[in-house]
Amino acid sequence: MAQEVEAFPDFLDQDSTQVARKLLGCTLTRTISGNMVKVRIVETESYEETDAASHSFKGRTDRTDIMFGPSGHLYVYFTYGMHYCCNVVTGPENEGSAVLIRAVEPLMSVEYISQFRSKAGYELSNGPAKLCQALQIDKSLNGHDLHQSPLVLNVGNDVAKKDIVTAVRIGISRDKDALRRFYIKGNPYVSK
DNA sequence: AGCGGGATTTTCT
DNA sequence: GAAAATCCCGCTT
Repeated sequence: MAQEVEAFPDFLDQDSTQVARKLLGCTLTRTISGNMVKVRIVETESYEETDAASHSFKGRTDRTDIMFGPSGHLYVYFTYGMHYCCNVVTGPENEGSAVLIRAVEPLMSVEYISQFRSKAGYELSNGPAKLCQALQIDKSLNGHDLHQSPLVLNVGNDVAKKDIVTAVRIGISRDKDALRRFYIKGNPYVSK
């Protein structure tokens, strides 16, 4: 059976900070062993080539190659010796920009994904490495096209401006003051 | 609920 | 050889 693919609007090719804001409220559909899981993006951060905190700041390397590729693909990196985190690649090709997905709110199959984490409730997916565990995202999905199964980005559900909080990013040492973190106000799944 | 420290390995200097 | 876009546990309030 053919996979239904919903086209992305052009906004993924815009400035990553703009995209980070717009990705709030969008959903991800993840298929794991035939089980469908759906989550809503509630927290993001933008990174780009001119940004000292970005992996792409030092140029294109084996690790950051996907960041410089076409938008709409997934950039997965491994960090702290044990965790995976994932980004939606943005901007035109050959530009190293992406949006880190920091937190998601499960919309269905909550029981199913809790088997992949030793936590429940908001601790299921309130952090970039936590949501990768919950959605079983690892290096094998690095470079994956988000138009296709087993991980599809569905665009829509604009969040009202008044419900979007702008803040500084978490866990970085350079460019600490840049306002590149966005989250949905009051959402319990936003990271701490 | 809020803290302080340890885990563990890829990546770049 | 050091740092890293983090998380978990155990201890204190």
